[in-house]
Amino acid sequence: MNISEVARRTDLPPKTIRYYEEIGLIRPARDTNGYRAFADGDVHKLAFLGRARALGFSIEDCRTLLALYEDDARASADVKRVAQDHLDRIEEKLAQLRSMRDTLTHLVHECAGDNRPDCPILQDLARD
Amino acid sequence: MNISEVARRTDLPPKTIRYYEEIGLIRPARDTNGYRAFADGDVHKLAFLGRARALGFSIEDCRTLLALYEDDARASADVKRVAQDHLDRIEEKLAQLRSMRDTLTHLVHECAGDNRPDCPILQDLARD
DNA sequence: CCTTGACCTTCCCGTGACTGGAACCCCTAT
DNA sequence: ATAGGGGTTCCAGTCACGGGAAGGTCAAGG
Repeated sequence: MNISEVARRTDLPPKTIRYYEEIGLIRPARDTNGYRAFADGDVHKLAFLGRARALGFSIEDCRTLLALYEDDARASADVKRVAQDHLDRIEEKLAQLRSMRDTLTHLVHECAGDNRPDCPILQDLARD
Repeated sequence: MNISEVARRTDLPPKTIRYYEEIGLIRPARDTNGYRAFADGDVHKLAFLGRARALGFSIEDCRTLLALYEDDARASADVKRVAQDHLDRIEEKLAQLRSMRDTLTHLVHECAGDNRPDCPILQDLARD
């Protein structure tokens, strides 16, 4: 299976697939002509990676999760810890973004948005 | 005023202040010895930038906002549009993160987190 | 006068996770 | 023979800095 077919099946760009090989997440075989020859297992791994990335896991987290996935002797506690840590970081990010949003919503609401120069947004940014 | 004093006052790292000069956000004068000599106006601008960055505005947004701030003939509508666009992107990001969080919360809750290998998190990532 | 240590300077590399583009090879059909 | 649509590698750029090296400057103490 060539890369564009795998890209279609996994909904990952070919560039991303090459990148994942470059950093050692997958190791597709090669045809005699140098083309990557993907097996079903490669496609499966890529789909796994795509879903993990869609959940916001970092590449290093993905590497860990993939290793756990392939380790029959894993403890689910190890998987759970990775997910929980990630979840904690997401909660932090959410709190940060909510705070930004609240401030911005307030400021945008206060601003007349007309052709006069007076602007509470700039006033806030320039406050002493 | 030297850079470390400005860093203390604006709560920005010296590296960041140098970077902001490099990309043309500020233009501090120079002493004969080559040291940056910051005026109050520079400090004010840096504080402005620090607050804009804390609200999540990109550097390019900051550049625009600073230009508007210094333009007496600005229209508040221009400021408002920058802020509203940024707010829209934050709302998108929030929705995305909430979605990740909801999925992850569910999965983490389902996972026993013990020393057995069975794990609904991995099952979900590996689903066909 | 010399040294010490805390400043300051520039320059270059690394980050994360790709994306774009150039230059080139391969395969099939006409 | 050529055209096109694959594929390949490699290099540069993204964003907003941070780390660290190599070296100049300044004030205080011996």
